[in-house]
Amino acid sequence: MIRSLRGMNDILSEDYERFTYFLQTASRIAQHYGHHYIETPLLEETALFKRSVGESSDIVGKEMYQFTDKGGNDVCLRPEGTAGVVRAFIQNKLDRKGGIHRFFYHGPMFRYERPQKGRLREFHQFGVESFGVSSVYEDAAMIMMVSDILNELGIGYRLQLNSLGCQECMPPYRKKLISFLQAAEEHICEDCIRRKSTNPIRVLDCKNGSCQEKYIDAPKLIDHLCENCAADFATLQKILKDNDIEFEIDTHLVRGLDYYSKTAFEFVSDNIGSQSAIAGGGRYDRLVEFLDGRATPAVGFAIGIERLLELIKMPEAGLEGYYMGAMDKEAIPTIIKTAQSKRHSDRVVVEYEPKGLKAHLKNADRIKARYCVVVGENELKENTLWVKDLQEKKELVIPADEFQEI
RNA sequence: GUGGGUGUAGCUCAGUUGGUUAGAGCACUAGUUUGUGGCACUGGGGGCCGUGGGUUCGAGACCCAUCAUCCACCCCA
Repeated sequence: MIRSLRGMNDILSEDYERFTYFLQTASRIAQHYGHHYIETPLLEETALFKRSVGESSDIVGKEMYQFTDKGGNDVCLRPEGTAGVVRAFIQNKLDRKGGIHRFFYHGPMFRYERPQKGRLREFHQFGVESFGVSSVYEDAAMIMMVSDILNELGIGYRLQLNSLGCQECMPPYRKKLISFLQAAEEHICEDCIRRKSTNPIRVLDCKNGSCQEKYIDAPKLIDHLCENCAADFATLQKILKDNDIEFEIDTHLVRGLDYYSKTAFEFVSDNIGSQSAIAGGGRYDRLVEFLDGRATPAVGFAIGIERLLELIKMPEAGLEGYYMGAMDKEAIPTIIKTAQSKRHSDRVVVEYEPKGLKAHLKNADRIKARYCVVVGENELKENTLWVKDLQEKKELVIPADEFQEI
């Protein structure tokens, strides 16, 4: 038997219902915030991700589905959505056009990781990006949008917030932290020593208890923000409070992608296993420049759809449409024809084998049909249809040519 | 990449210290009932016991390998 590749799942039946319900809800809300749909290719030049996500990240370092295509191009399946949208933004010269451009997207992402609960090799994200707005109000709008989406779906969460500083305050802080780590080098774990050169801020996040003890006195980024970053961070907190969004400051929150600056946030759930991040995002004011566009402030987020799936509270599904069946072989052509025209307006499922009334009613229940329509000996003779409303538990016999009207 | 758990029917799982023809519940199907659903009862179909090798008179069970899957670390959505 041929199976799907490790970490790549089919989405069907009940999961698919949830999946599309999520997309409908999230898309509608993003549109209410003024965003427009954008679709970018699944396959992009590898350099795009190296330059945006960053060579020091795990994603680029070891998780990309990278290969050489038949034309000799170094390409890979997208591991995240932002890079492609930024590329499209620049390629379509929207950076030169100026103004504000707001997008949302959804689709599969690919990372070559060891699968576990809430972590797949092919997974789906819903993402939102905003270009041309430097105001921290836009950062707040992103967070409120995620909050709206999760609330609408009945999903509980905790919001974690941090500021990563900008090109003015981050580099000096980084230096300070590195020298602190150098001094403590003998007392920290191997992972932290590695992180010191790749992504030093990550060490603050180390799970190792003895490392954590050492880091109590480590310099904190939040104390080293420049005037502008500190003011924006304070404003952001005020906006969220004014709008009844609860949050916690997490000074250890470091997004794993290199392009973030200033606002960083993560929505987490305590009910889905160790992969608890359900949405994450932040500001990336420098990324458009890094990818050869004209400097444009930007902010965005992404939601991991699979991680949400089991948390979504679905609206109760009612009975819908028609089930049609015959009790005699001779009546089959009649129901086929009746069903065919009814399908222009409703869902109709037809049983092709003649069966007893009881079996038909059972089938109708199974597919959650509102009406069960059966043609038997009597109906065939009198050119009528027997119709039972499974919800109201009422039945009636009507002339076949009046069926379209009910 | 590292560590641990699990692979028996469509699904959830039993299967004793190795011993005849591998079981249950749910689901499916037919009947009880030749025109009244969700219930009940009775019958029926379904299994290379993940795969390959080994030990043994004998392996679903023990050993080795391999594959798959799940969970955790790392990291992220």
